[in-house]
Amino acid sequence: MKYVNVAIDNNNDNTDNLYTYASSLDEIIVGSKVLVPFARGNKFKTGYIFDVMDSIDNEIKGLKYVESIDEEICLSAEMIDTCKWMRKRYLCRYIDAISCFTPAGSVSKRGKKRIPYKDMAGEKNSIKELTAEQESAISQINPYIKKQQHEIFLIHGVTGSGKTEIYIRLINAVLESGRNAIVMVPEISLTTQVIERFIGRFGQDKIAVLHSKLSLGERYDEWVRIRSGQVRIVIGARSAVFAPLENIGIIIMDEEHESTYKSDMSPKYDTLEVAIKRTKVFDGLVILGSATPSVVSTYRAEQGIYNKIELKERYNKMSLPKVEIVDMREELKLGNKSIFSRLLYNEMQECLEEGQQVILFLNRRGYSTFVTCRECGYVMKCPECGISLTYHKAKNAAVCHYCGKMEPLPKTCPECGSKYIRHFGTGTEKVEELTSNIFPDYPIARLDLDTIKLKGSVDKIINDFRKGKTKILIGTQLVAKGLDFKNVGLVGIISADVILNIPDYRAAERTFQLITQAAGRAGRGEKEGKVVIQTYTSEHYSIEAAAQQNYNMFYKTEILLRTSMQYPPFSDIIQVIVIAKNEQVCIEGAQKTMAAVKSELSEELRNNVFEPQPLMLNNQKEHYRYYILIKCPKGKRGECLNAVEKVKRNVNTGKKQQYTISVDINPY
DNA sequence: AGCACGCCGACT
DNA sequence: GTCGGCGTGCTC
Repeated sequence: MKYVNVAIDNNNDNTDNLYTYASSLDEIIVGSKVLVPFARGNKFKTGYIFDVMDSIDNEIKGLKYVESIDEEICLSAEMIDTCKWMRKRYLCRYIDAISCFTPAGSVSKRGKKRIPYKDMAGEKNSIKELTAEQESAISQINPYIKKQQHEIFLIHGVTGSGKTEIYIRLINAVLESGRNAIVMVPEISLTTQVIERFIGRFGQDKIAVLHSKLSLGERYDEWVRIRSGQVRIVIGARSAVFAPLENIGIIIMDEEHESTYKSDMSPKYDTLEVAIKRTKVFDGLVILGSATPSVVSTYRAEQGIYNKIELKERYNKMSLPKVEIVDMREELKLGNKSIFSRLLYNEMQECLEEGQQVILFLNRRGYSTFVTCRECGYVMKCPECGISLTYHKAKNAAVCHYCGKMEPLPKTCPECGSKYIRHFGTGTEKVEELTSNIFPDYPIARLDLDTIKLKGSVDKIINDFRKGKTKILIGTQLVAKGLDFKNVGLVGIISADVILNIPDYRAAERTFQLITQAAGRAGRGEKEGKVVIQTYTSEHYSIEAAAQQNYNMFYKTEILLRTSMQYPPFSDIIQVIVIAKNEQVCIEGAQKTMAAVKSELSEELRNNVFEPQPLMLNNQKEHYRYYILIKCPKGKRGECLNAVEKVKRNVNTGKKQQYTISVDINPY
């Protein structure tokens, strides 16, 4: 006879406990998926075994027996351990963490195996000669693969420095040592190239692909292939970090700075944290690669928590593109009120006449309007939080999305007295329209969230552009992400300020990253590329540094600001979200929640809890949502998490509340 | 959440 | 005397 602790698959906070059952089934182990009788009706519920014990300390009233064990699905002790850790770290339920590790689909009824990318031939590129830098990077990491010692490496390599080839060599070494690998990319739909390259090198049968665009059936079959040990390499988006792989020797996160590595659905996990947690158990490596590493990662590398490797040369000694900044304030003074500066217009004309292609880049968040002066570039900012204020039409005021401070709209610019002060925002559609008016002879395509919703359209838009069918590509973030086009002569950034002024402490970081990444799209062929950045704040350090492609210059300024404002990496930000069907209930709930959190915190931390703010997102489905931010300084994360956990538990499991609470640690 | 239990009013 | 409507509280 054995005793087991079971997490029940019940979609409710009230039953988020481990329940003890007895079992005489021999095969029962930690990770087993079981059927157990539950609650008064003894209806069978699915559950997962978290502990197996030979005896229990004190008697349990009404102890029941495990009914049966599922033969298809069984997790490992390491995965269960990670689930326990996730529940504490992200304040999610056991079962939410479990669902990250388990496939939603089921066995195919036709008995057919559903393998994605089955028909992909694999890019048979010849094995390239390594540069000295690549060679050195590999020889620095290889000893740890041999020693099987947990370490984290940050590879900071300029665009085109050949990071993928390094990944391939490292994986090869890991496979030879008998261990397995996970490779993650931020946006799977744009990286079929990467998959092709890996299939070409390692062969179809060793590789599995995991991401949310697969059908449930495909995902299930891939899961089983991985769990059964047939697969050695898993490639995918962030969900691949939960691949049911044993003996993980390496987890690679390409473009580690990308926001897609942070989950925005429950559980709101951070892929990097999960990767570190899992590799620690296996004494494996985490490799972070980026041309523009996140400020947090660079800081950790400086602190010696990560090992840093720099790649400064581009492959084939391609030169970095020539970057020019256009100050749109000057354009306005000269009477040019259009969205194209004279320089950008001329460069486009020249580039297109030479038969080359143009990418125009702008941020999709046209709706988030900040208040700026077109004459001097002044932007309204919160004096407390240092982030841009957002214009609210209903209140006719500028509001801080962090602390809630409201400022009336000035009639004239407080800096220069100009009356050209107004709120801002241009969409991709408008740019497309204007571009086709000016360049009617050149085919244009648009790549943004609206156009990629149609399945398969991303590949079509990209392929048309690659083949040269379209000459001008207008897009959002998507176009900046690692796409490799040979014939792009010019990248134009319509307004760098739109990114800079989104109300987030990472705005400057994102501006630097996006400009640098977008610039990296230019001049990947033989000819030197050109980049034109349009801005109303040309003197801003993130724009200046991006124009010079100087990461250190940006980082040094940014890290000082982060220290003085106590933003990450010097703190963690906890977002407590209150959800209700009725707005008044939501506001009151948020007020009560704030008071409850404050009362759980020590005196010194109470000032770090900010007033409730409305969360305006389109996925609200007739629900109102308000959030409260808590800035918890280094070393105080535990205290803050405990306070929030207690409040959340009281609300979500208490008697019929009109509202519920959800928590996001370091949200985007 | 989901379900049994039980308190209480309504109706044969 | 009994049926059922819904509020309450527990689930190993």
